[in-house]
Amino acid sequence: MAYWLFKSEPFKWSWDMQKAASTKGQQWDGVRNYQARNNMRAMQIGDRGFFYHSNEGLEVVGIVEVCALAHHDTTTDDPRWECVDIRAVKDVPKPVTLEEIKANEKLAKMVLVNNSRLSVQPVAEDEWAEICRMGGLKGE
DNA sequence: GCCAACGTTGGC
DNA sequence: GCCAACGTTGGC
Repeated sequence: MAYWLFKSEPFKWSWDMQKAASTKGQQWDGVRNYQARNNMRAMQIGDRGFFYHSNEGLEVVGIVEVCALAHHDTTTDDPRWECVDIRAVKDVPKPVTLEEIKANEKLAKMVLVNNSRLSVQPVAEDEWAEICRMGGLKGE
């Protein structure tokens, strides 16, 4: 299984909105960036991701799961853009802030730190484990 | 609200 | 195919 990080501005699409959405999942639409799209194409059903609030909050607030493979993004007619469906799995009990991530040497290579503009990012397995630990989640 | 970093566009 | 101009993102 692979791990990812999904970024969203909370005033556009927040963690609360994600949780309130159907448990069948919701398409992660609106991505208009090739790198982010390619990451979504690489996703498999059951892959896990962090849900990160950008601009406001600046913290990892939840865990999501990929529940549909990449398909056309219905919010555009342009066939280039695709997205996966994700559903909320659980809260991160103690949200992990960008500040904490930057302060942690183990996380120095994270895409979030080095390419903060990429909205859908891969997360390494050890990074995943470390952030889960920091967030008060065990055995994820 | 500012600005640096990055991606995309379009003229040549 | 290069590169300048422009738009957007996101941390501060």
